[in-house]
Amino acid sequence: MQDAEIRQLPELVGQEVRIRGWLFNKRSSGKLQFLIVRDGTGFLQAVVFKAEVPEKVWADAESLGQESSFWVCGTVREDLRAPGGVELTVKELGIYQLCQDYPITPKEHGVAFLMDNRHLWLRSRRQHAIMRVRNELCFAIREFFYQRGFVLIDSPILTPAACEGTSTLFETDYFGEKAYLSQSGQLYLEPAAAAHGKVYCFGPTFRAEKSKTRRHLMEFWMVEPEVAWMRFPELLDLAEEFVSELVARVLDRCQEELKRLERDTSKLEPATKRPYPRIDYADAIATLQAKGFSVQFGDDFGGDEETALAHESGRPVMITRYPAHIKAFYMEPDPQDPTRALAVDVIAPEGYGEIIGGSERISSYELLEQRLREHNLPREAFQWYLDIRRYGAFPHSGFGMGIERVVAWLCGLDHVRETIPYPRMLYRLYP
RNA sequence: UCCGCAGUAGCUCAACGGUAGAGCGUCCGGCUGUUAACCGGAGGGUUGGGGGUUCGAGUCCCUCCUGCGGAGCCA
Repeated sequence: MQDAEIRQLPELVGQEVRIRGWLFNKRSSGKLQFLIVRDGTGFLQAVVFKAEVPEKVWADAESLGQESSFWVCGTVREDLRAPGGVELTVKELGIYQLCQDYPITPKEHGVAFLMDNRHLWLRSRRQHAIMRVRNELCFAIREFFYQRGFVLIDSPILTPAACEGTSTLFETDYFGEKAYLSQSGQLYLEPAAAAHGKVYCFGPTFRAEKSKTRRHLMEFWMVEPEVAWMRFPELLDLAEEFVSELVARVLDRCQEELKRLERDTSKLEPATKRPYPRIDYADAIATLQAKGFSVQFGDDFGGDEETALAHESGRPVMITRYPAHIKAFYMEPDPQDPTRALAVDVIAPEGYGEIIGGSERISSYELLEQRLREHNLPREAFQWYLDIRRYGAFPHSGFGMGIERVVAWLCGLDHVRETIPYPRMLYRLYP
């Protein structure tokens, strides 16, 4: 008797196996019980014939409530009537634990209830599929960078000061000193770029903004490459290549999951093709004004504006050269027009919003020092950051991509809260 | 933080100001191929908390709490 995972069963037809898992659902028909078992790798219909098993096996099968844990032994058979095309004829059955009051039933539930039961909700088919897509995306990201010679540099989560000074930070006590949860690894990555050339970080980041929308979490994962000697045009190419490869990879390897999520994959196909439309900020403003938006040159875009800009092509859109004053202090000014920054936002189609923000970084010591003053940032706290412009200054660029928004886009979800196992949201820290 | 909507059985929802109900889940029974199986029965409620109007409040008013949707900010 061999142990098997459900996903392996199509290759094990005719053999006897043991499957361990949880009861997803059960249907019975007098002298016949259909146990739908899930083990994390798939779903299996296990069939118990009353006439062919000992009385105890039949009674044990009858006693199983939803999500009871148990094992079954039996023969794998091909059967077109079974979901998945393969089923198990049960010979033996053993119970690990019975339960009768699993809260998430096969009918509809509200968002609040499901979020309260997030630890159990993860077992459902839909959430299972989403986590698989996230897993594939994260692996693809690491492979993308590894193959191109980038070095993973983990940035710290506890930091002494604001990275960008603008967003609200989570504050904590650090042995009597104030410390903050990191909202970006970028500043720590720039020194590493001087050490390794091409680097990236990938980890959780924290924003204490009281935002309550479908695109925001308090804790989210960000991947941030930083590249020495890279100038703005090459940065745009990198971002474009990055996104298009990731989309193609997920489309290729997560067909089953995307089908389960009822994602219309034809809407993702255009994003696998390069180039992406590149729109100068000034042109974006003009486009929006023509559409009736009341934006002025110098304004940042809201969610509706972003959606309107990305709607056209079905591909992500790259908005470039934002006014410097609405962007972060470390962004390199455009040599053509110093009031503009060499910054780019990549906006996903279908209303999923900004997935990437990036820029060329200021490489001049004097200019960076001036920017720190203009933004009222404490010079002492940034001395180490200034050092990068003091000992071998170099042009460099990078961007950050929020994983959850990308997963939401790929899966076609209407809220990022389903893209991370345990979302941290305004007023929700449990479970 | 602001604007809007909603809290009724474990869950999803009904109920004109007039006897609180259904489906699912649970429990009991029936059915030899079910596909969110089906059929019969049982149990399950301080209608979010507090106050008010009324002969009478789940329903109307005030207030607080909780959740959802959106805005701002951002990835």
